Amino acid sequence: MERLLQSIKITINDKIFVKDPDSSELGRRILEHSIVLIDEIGFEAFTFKKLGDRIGSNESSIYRYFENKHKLLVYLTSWYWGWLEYQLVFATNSLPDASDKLKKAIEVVTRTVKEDNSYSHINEVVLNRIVINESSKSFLTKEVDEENRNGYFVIYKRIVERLAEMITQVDAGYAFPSSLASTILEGALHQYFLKDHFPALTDCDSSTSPTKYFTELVFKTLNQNSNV
Amino acid sequence: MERLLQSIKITINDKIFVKDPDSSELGRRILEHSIVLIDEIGFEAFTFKKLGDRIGSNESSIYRYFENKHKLLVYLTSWYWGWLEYQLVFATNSLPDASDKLKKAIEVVTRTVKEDNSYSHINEVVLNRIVINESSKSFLTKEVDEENRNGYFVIYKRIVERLAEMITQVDAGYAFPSSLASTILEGALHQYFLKDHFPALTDCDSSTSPTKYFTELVFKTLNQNSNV
DNA sequence: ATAATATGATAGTAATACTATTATTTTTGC
DNA sequence: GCAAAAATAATAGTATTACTATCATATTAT
Repeated sequence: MERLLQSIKITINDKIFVKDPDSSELGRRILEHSIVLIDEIGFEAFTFKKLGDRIGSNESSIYRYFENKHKLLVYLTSWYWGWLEYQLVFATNSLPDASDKLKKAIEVVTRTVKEDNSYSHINEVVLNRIVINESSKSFLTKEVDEENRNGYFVIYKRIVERLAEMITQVDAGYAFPSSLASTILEGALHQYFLKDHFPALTDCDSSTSPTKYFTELVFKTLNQNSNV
Repeated sequence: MERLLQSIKITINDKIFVKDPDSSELGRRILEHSIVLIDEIGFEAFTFKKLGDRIGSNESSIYRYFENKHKLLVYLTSWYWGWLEYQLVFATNSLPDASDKLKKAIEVVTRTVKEDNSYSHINEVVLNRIVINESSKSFLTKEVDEENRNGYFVIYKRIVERLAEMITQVDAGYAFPSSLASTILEGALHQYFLKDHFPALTDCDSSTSPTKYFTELVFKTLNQNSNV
């Protein structure tokens, strides 16, 4: 699996960037260090000037790759979802049983991220923290509909749709497959956030995982007649 | 109920503001029009200068009420949760049956907001849109732990705790009452957001509500042994 | 070796996010 | 009704942000 992953390029919608950051050394440095810097100081305090200082490069050079920091965030989160989608498909593809497949899928999208050395310039553990803390800001904007029309969120949508489909495969009569799928994906990020900052608002801690919570939630919900 | 609500003052932690905006005419104008303006142009584009122009008042006067726009957002969302908490307690308090109580609670926290004329300067329908679109930004910051220590999010936490307690009253053996409670509250906002911007990612639309989705989800989950 | 391309350096602009000071208006207390 | 206090407005000023434009230099490709 390690070897196979190594050869996969995660393709990001080219409307998100001015120049493909994966096409040059400087571009890859921008990606690598923007992840670290956003994690360190937060998205609000992050600027291209600070990133330029950090990588010993000029602010104006960074603008040649991304129009602004919002687009960079959209790129980074898209890359993350692309990376996760690959894992999702790889891990579930060969499973013949619908329940096994869904269970594995929930595990993949809710588990704690481990380092993956396939992409040397991207630290997936740090990127996962950015997705937890900052990714909502990529779509909670006034421009969301236009950006959605331009395909900025296709990968994310595809993951939710894949999950929803797996849910339907387990229980064709369930009325809310898409809502449940989107709840799992956003909800898992939220449970990780709560674990770190509002531990009283979650039961997830060192001994109980978001994976366990969501797996139980989903399998208790499916294949049951509504008792409400 | 209308009459009773009229007399209730929603109390906000006084560390959030410099001067209580509910104590003066200008303060209330700030609240009223900041809600409208944030809804119109989004939190990123919103500035105290623009708000000052809108209410025919000076930027510097607004700074005497709030240190910055982030604190104003924390105030507005706190007010919203205070308003919702009152409705939650009022609607569920007299119900003797634990399941009825929880069902009503889910309804209150997930339903579409209707105008409430008890607070003349605050439009709850517009404020609800702000909570859906912007409230995550109030806690997705580097300062969240300090602000949490200062009690900025107490009302929100209390609502989640109340919900969690009601869940436990229905099923004392359920292992994730707090996670489920926080999932309902954040998840409902997210489903409303998806309905407006990513309809393919939710099953909630004009004919099916987030209330129905979450009610079914919760009652299917509780009082069942884990089948995972 | 030349041309094309990428990057760097510098400068400049409008807006943001404030702080400080002083003037004016409004409120209140007697 | 008047003085004192409090609130608000007006103005100015600063550092930073979020860019754009231009020109110089370095790197790469033909």
